[in-house]
This record gives sequence, structure tokens and C-alpha cells, in this order.
Amino acid sequence: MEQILPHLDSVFSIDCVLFGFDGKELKILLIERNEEPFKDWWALPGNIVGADESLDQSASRILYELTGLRGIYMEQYYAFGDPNRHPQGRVITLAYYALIRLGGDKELRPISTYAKRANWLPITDLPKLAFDHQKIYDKGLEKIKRRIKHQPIAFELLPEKFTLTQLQHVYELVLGKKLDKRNFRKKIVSFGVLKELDEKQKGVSYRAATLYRFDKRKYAKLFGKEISF
Amino acid sequence: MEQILPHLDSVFSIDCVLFGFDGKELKILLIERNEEPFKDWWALPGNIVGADESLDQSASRILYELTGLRGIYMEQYYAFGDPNRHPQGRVITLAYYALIRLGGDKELRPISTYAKRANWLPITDLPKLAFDHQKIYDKGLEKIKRRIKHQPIAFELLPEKFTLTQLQHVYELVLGKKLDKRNFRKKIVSFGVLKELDEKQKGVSYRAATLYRFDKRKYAKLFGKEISF
DNA sequence: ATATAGTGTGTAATTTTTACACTAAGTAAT
DNA sequence: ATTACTTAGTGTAAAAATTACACACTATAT
Repeated sequence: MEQILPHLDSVFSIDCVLFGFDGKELKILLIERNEEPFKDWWALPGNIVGADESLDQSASRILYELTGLRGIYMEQYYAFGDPNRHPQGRVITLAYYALIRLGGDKELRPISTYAKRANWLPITDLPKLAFDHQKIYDKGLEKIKRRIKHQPIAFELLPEKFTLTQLQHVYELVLGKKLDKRNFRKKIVSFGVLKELDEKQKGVSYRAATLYRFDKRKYAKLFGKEISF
Repeated sequence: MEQILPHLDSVFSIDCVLFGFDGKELKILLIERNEEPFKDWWALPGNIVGADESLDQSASRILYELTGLRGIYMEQYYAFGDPNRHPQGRVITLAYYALIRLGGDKELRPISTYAKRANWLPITDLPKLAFDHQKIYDKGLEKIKRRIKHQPIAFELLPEKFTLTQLQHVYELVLGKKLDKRNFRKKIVSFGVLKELDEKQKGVSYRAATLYRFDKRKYAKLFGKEISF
């Protein structure tokens, strides 16, 4: 019902679960709060939606302000609106997730000022989180577990060129289980969205693996068809 | 970011896509607006979230006010927040869907007063909708298409006791394609969430089909495992 | 030369999916 | 009671997908 527009004291925010992969571990970006409530607690980065922004724009802006990153695949996945979730008033928050490759190369830009600091923390060992952020994170992880089975989002966590072993590693971390190497390769190659390059991995002290790239064109052609892990 | 709580003039609403099944067609509930903007247009039923309600509570209340129904499976699925989606100001809306069996038996209670009338309209022949409600509906249909493949939501559209043919019919309508009778039965029975009853269908002028019931207990045991169509 | 560590590959068994058509059972009309 | 009608209910064979499983190859480091 939208024909009546009372002015309500409600605040609408966006919180982001930024999943990062450094080649070894899955991490999420957390900030250490510098203000009450939950001063000194770790929390998900978030912010308030601006009056003239679309939700997606707002999420992108927030990501940018916090990390300096642009052009990242982000998706809203759930709205949290328990009336008591924020001790100081009604705040409805919309959760987004993003998947980010953590390169040793470019470091994240220092974040905006509302936090003492920000850190990428491994999801295997998270601290207690402020507000209902544990719930938001849990649901986000659940979401990407589901989504990685059907959509090509794993590539967002990897550099442009990657090996099949690295790709398998990402799947194993997100899904939380081991996969069979031969079967994994058979399947992922059969989807036909990978382009095998003429290049090899560098800087390893063993046989270098072939590099692959995610082929957006091929994927575009598939669209509509279901990928399934 | 939630430590600062400015008072913003933003309105937060919930809109519902209520899918109904009368044994023949899939329908959605629409109301005919009695006020500007979009006076005389058809729109999705919705309302503003109350200050002390959780989102799910709010959705349930709205459903109840509009239909008299309680205890219906409802799920939020997307937030729409384009700054221009409402001509009179910023309204962020959270979309829920619900699945409802339309019985000839109990009729829906008359709805609250903000609309001229409410009607169940077949999804195959929808009028132009107010605001961005077409987009909201489209996304809702997409959502239940996906969900019906993995979750036992089809049963919500059927009476407690139903035949396999009726169940298949629901799947066909939602998925928008014909299914093979034998394969459908084989698969749906193999999930082990149906209880075959000793009863037969009544009032048909041909061989009566066996009735089945959705077995919540068996389903609870399955939980975690993936159902897949 | 040798040790080391990860790459890359094939096959057989099993399970799942698909395509497909007729008989059985009940009702209605004569 | 016969007949016509309508939907219920069932099986199988072929194809495709999934699973389980092990070893030789290659590059590097010493």
C-alpha cells in the first residue's frame, strides 16, 4: 500500500558480507566499531541508504567507500528487520554479499572513518559480531553455498587467470567439502564456460599448471540453461 | 553502519504476491486502487511496516487484513528501492510471496478499505499494474519457479488431501511446461514425503484417484538433503 | 641424478533421467 | 447390462550423468 506516505522514523541501511579469497582461505571483511553501541566489537561494514540512490547503487557506493573497489558482483539477499535488532531504534537493513579476490598486488584503500579499523578475518575463526550480524553472515554464507552451485560466481574470487586446482579449492572452501579432482574437472570443463590459455602458472616449484579464464561470451550463450554442481 | 540514527523521510512497505490455485488456474490477488497515484489501476496488495513489527509479522498481518488468512507460508524474496518507483516520495518495498489454496469452501474475508475491490486474476491474463508491480510480480514468479524445484511448496497450493494428477498440474502451471506423468510420479514418490491415504477422490464422473497427503514428519527427516526437479 | 610436489588423465560400475503406450476402473447414458 | 467415455495407474529399455578410483608425467630444487 503506497498511496499514503506518512513520515516515519525508520532508518534503512545496507550491510555487506564481503567474501574474500587470498588463494588459501575464505575471509570476510569486518570493521571494529569505534562508537556505542557495540563499541570495540567487530561488525559487518554497512551504511545508510541515500535518499536518491537505488539500492544497488547504494551497495556499490558503500563497497567503494569501504574498500576502494568498483565493478564487483554484488547481490542483495535478505532484509533483516527485527524491531529490536538495533538498541537505539528501528533500523531495517538489507544484506548484500560480494565476492572479492584478495590480491597481494593492490591493497584495499583505507576505509571511511566510522571504524577504528577494518580487517579480513578467516571465516573459520570469527569473533563475536555486533547486532544481529552473525545471523546476517550465516545467511550470506548459506546463500553463496547455494548460488555457487548454479551460477558462475566462483570466478569472482579468483584472479583473471587461474588454474583448475585453484578453482576447485574455491568450491571446496565454499561448499565445505572435498571434491574429486577428476570429476570436478570433467564437470567444470563440460559446462563450456572456461577458456584454456596457452599460458602456464609461474613461480611454483613444481610442474606448472595450465591457466584458464572464465569466458563471459560462452556463458552469455548458456544463459537460461541451468548449471548444476 | 548503524551507530548514527538520523531521522530520514523514508517509508518502508511490504508488497505481497499472493499466488492462488483454484484447481484449474494459477491466479494472483490484485486490488483496484481507489486513490491517486494510479487511481483505478490494479496493484499488488501491500502496506506499510509498523513500528513494532518484525518484517515477517508485518507480512502476516498484511495478508490477514487483506484476505482473512492466517498460518500461510510466506517468504520475502526481494527489496525494490528505486528512488523513482513511487511518484510521491521514496518508498522502499520488500516483496513477499505466499501460496494459497483457493477453496470454493471458505471465501476470503473482505479486504481493508484502501481499495475499491480485490480480485483473483489468472496470471495468464494480467492487466497493467501500478508502480513497478509488474517487475515485482515477475521476480516473484521467477522465484517460485526456482523454489518449487527444491522445496515442498507446491502443497501449499493444494487442499490437504490431493491426487497426484492435481500435484502434477500445479508443477506444470508454475514451471510453465508439461511433465511426463509416469516420470513425475516416480520422482515425487521417490522423495518419500507423500503419504498415500486409504481414501479416494469423490464427486468425479470417472475413476476416482487415490488421495495423498504431504507428510511433514518425513520431510523434516529429509531436511538438509536436496530435493530436485 | 634424485627427491619432491602437484598436474593431468580414463574407465567401469552405478544411478538417474528420459521417452514412450496400454490396460484398469469407475461413471453416465442408453 | 451393454456401451461409451474419461481419467488412473503402471514398466521398461536406452541414454546420460554420476561416482569411485590410481598412476605416470613434468617441472623444480638440491
